[in-house]
Amino acid sequence: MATRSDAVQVDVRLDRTSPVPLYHQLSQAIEAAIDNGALRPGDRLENELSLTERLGLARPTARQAIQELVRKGLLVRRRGLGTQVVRPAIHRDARLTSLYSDLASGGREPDTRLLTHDTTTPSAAGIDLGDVMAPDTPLHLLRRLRWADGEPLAIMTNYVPARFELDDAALAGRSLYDLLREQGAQIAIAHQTIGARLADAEEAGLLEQPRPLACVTAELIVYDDAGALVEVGRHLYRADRYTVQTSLVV
Amino acid sequence: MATRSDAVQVDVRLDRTSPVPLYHQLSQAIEAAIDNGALRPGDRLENELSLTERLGLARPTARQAIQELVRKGLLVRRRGLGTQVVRPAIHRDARLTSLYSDLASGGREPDTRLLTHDTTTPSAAGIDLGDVMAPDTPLHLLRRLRWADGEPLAIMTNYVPARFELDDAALAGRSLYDLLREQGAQIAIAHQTIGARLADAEEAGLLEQPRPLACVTAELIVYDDAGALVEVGRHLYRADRYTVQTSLVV
DNA sequence: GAGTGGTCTAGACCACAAC
DNA sequence: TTGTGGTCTAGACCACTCC
Repeated sequence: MATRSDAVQVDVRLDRTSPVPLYHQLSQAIEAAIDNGALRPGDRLENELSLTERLGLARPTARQAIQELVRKGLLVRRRGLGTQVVRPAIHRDARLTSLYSDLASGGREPDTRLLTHDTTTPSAAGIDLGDVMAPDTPLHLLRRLRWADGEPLAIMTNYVPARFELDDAALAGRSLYDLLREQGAQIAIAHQTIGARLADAEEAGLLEQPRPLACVTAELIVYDDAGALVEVGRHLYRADRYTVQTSLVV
Repeated sequence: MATRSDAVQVDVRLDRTSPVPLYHQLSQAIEAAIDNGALRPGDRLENELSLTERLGLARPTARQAIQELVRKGLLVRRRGLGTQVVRPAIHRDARLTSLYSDLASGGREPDTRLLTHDTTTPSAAGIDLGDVMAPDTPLHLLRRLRWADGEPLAIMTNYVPARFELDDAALAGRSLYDLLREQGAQIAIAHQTIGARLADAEEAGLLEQPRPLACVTAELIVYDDAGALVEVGRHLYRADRYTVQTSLVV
C-alpha cells in the first residue's frame, strides 16, 4: 500500500488565496527541494496519488506541476517505476547569458550604444521573410553595441519594420523592446538560430578583441501575436562571454 | 453564438482505436494544417469548446493538443482573444542538424571514425561533475570524427564511465548510444551548452578546413534515469554546417 | 497482483478582452 | 454581456514494471 518506502515527501505549503496557480506553487516547491538538497539526483519523488491525497489536490493539477519540471529537465518519469530527480541543481554561471537575456532583461539593459541607424529593405539586407513580409518593405536598420561590466559584449544588428517609430534619442535611453511594446507590439514568440563565425576586423575592433576571433551568432526572428514581424536580430557575441544552454529529454 | 466568424476549422480525423493518444493525433492534424497552408500565420484557430464539441473530445484533451503546439512555437494563445498561428511553417533546412541529432539519430550514424581511445579521469580531463562523479573515477576517453555527405563535419570527444565496456571493433560499426543502451544505460536527459571557439591546427586539419576556423562547440552531459552519468560529450562542429534552433515563447 | 504513470471524460468557476 | 482561454475537481480505465 501507499508509496514504496524509498520515495521522498516534499515539504509543500499551498496558498489557495494566492493568484499563483496551485500547479505552479507545487512545481516551485519541488524545484526548491531539489535546489536545497532535500531531493537529490536519483531520489524518487512521492507518487501522484499520495501527493494529491496529502495536499488535497486533483491528480491533473499535480501532474501539471510535475510535467513542468520534466520539461525543465529536472525530473524523469517512467510508467510503472515512478518519478526521479535527474539533475543536481541548476548551475547559475555568472559568465552565461541565457537565451532569455535579449527579451526578458529588456527592462534595464546594462548599457547599449547606438552605432548606426539607417533604412533598408529585406531584399537589400538579404533577409528572406517569405510569407511574413514583402521583400521591399522599408525597415529600420540598427547597429548597437552592448556593454556589460565595462566591456563590450555583443554587436547587435536589428531590423525593425518602418511602421514603428524609432527615435535615436529614445533608443539611447530605453530598451528596444520597451519602445516596440509602447507602440503596440504584442511580442509573442521568438525563433532563434545559434551558430558561430569569425569576426571581421571592424567587429573585432568594436569588441576590443584581437583577431582571429570566434564569435557566437544568434539570429532572432520575433513575431507578435498576429504573426506579424516585430524584429529580426542578428547578433554577434564574444564566445568567451556568451553561451546558450538547453536541455533535451529523451 | 459559436465561434467568431473568422476562426478556421481544421480538418481532423481521429482514430480511437489507434495507440497514438488523441491529443497527439489532434496536434499533428493542426500542425499539418499549418504546414500545408490551410492555417496561415495570423489565422485564428477554432476555439476549444467548438473544437471539443465537433470532435467529441473533453476539453483537457484538446487543450493538451494545443499546448503541444504552443510549446513548439507554432501557436499563441491569449485569454479573451483566442488562439492564433504565429509561424508560417517549420523551415527544414538540409544544412541544419538539430539538437536532436546526437541522440535521436543514434540508430544509424552516417559515418563515424574512431580516432583515439584512452583512459582518463574527470580531474585529468578538467571536468567537474561535483555531485555525480568522484574526480578520480576512471573514464573512457574517445575521440571520433563524424562524416556526412563525404565531408568531415564534427570532432566528437566523449567521456564515458569505465563501468561501460567499449570495444573498438564494436565502436566502429555501431553508434555509441546503441552500445551504452545495450549495457543498460537508460538515457533520460541531456544538458547542452552551445558556444563557439577557434579550431586549433590539428582540429582544422581533421575537418579539412583552412585556418582560422570558427566552430560551434557543444558540451553535452547525459544522465540516465537514476541520475547517474552516462556520458560527457565535447563536440566541435563546422560552423558552416551546424546551427542550433530554439524557440522562445514570451 | 500491486504500484505506478499515461490518457481521457464531464463538468465547474474564474479572469481577461472586446463590444 | 459574450466569447475566450486559465485553472481545478473527481473520478475512470489502461499500460507498463516489478515481485
